[in-house]
Amino acid sequence: MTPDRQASHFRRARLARETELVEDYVELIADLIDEDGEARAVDIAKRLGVTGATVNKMVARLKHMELVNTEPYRSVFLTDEGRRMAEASRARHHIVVALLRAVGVDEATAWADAEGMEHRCSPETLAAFAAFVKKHGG
Amino acid sequence: MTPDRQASHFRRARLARETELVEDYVELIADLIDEDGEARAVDIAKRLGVTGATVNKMVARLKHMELVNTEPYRSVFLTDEGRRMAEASRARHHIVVALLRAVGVDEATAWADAEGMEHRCSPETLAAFAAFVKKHGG
DNA sequence: ACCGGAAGTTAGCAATGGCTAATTTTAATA
DNA sequence: TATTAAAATTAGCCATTGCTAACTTCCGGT
Repeated sequence: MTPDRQASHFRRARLARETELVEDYVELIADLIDEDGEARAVDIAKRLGVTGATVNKMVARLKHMELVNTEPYRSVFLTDEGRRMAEASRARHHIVVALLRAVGVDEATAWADAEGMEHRCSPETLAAFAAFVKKHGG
Repeated sequence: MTPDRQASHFRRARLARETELVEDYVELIADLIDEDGEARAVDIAKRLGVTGATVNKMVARLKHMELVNTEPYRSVFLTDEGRRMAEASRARHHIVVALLRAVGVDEATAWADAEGMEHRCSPETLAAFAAFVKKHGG
């Protein structure tokens, strides 16, 4: 492997680390909206295991990225763009879980590990996962 | 999924993000030593796509963690502990590549994606991967 | 042996993403 | 309605991991 090619992998990994948190927040906000009708900062904080202050700062960033809408002291809602990202993230999550189940990983572990892996699979790998699951009864 | 259980997943993901870089450095240093007999900062920098200053700072941290030995203006070498980490990391890397190949991912994509995924697989998932690859001709 | 470029080091800055503590706003209940 | 507990906000701190710029050290070719 040439240094350049390897360097590009690591650059991609660094980018993935940066976008990963954003995707986690957006996906979680979508979950909360679907479950509760709204995503309150305190619930986001509970599920992510961080403080409310951290959530507040991150939500401000998501708003700046036009992924969410919020008013002071009010819940967080997704923009169309945010909803698209959440759904894409969710779809990836499900494919990874299905693949893990198909190769013999138990349910609980599959859900736990998919959380981290979903952000690191290229579209090519996800396509291969989907094809494999389809063929080998997912 | 309870908030607590989900929060623990995210906490684990945060920890993984922190140790990931360390493992990448250690594995890369092992590769360079095997290829060239030594790991020079400039080569580490080239392969990771970062500056020499960044490498220097990180190597100081690895030294503090007793994963590497280095003298000023000299190459970087692994301690026994560092060598163990490199080998564990490499083994995980290979299992993930083999699994990806086994479910139909092409060679180049498998290597690229395994780079990120290897840090997010639990021992259970890696064991399942190994078993699957063994059974279905890896 | 020297000298110039390559490599390593150091200092200082910025963005990210955690935290605590203090404050303000909301909303529920007495 | 008045009070109070819960939630949200803000300010300020710290560590991480990147960067550039300036400096020092090393080493290979003349």
